Amino acid sequence: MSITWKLIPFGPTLMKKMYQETTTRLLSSSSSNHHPPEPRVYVRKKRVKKNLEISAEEEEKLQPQQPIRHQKISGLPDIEDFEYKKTSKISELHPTTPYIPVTTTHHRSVKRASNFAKPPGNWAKVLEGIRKMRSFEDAPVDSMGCEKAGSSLPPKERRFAVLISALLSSQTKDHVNHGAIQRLLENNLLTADALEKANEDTIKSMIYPVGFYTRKASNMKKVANICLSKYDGDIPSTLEDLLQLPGIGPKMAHLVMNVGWNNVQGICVDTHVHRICNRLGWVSRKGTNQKTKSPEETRESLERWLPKEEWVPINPLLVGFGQTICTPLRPQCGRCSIVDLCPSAYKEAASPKSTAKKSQKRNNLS
DNA sequence: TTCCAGTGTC
DNA sequence: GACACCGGAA
Repeated sequence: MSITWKLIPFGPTLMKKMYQETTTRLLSSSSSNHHPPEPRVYVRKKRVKKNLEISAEEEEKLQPQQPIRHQKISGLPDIEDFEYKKTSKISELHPTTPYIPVTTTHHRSVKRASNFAKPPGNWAKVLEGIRKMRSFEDAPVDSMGCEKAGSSLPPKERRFAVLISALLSSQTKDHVNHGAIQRLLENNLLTADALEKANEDTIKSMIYPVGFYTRKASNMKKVANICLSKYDGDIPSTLEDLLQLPGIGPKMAHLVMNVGWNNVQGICVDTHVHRICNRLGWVSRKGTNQKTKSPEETRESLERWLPKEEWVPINPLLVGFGQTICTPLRPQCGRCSIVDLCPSAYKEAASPKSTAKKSQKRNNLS
């Protein structure tokens, strides 16, 4: 079988495209337990408006295609006091996104479900500021690209390739992964069948020098085995099942759900998203004002308020920002255009705690 | 020498 | 929460 693999550079242009695709996808889907209320409010609003402009007869005809209209979704209360006349403004801050629920009208007219949190003030302004900074400067995430499998692959093979790519790319520089994936592909080792049969040392040599290649080679074989025996060579289609695979944690599981199945189940939170959201004061431990302790906690906190159309693009946006300006050590607040909106601006310690701790440990040992 | 970065294990 | 896993860049 001849398959081609292509890595797509992930830059501002692709990000724009992803915005549009994600938005289209979200508007056309109505299933998820994690929707913050805003996008759905817009859907209802749009339908109401549309229906007013057409005749009753036409509306009757449209009924079967309008499943969202009277649907109560995932605990969002029915909107009794909803006023469609106060039409939502299309945000000037988001030229690439058809709708962003930033107007106060939404908040006043909608009863919020208790498990949704109030968005932090200025979040849209902050995101737009970061987006602007990102458009001026390339970050490693832009040129290296995340694992976007070639569109010419059949769906099942493509999904498996996405899974393996995710497995390899965690904890590693992306250009290294690129090489590893290419070698696997050239040797026809990018299917569950081939991987399961392949020698572990062969796999090891193919993926070297990807980070933690020994463990990953062993995980790849295990994953291939599970995919073959339980999923007929395909990959698991739910978050829970993906998490059962060795070497697949929350971050990669969300990524695979999104890229592999085109199904946004949650925000892909890595160390950059985790760090920056905490610096911005966007997330907190449930019921407190304390910072979140883990990326998982950050994901849950963020999902309580961030509109779903931002769930996908926020990762490349913040990763790039975190690689260039809002770095873990010595963040470059002097170069940041949103310092006025950032509660942590210029507040990070000059010498990181971890280093101090390690030095102390070394001194104690010697 | 330190740091990167997500997962797994204790 | 601490630490191991990896090679390589800074």
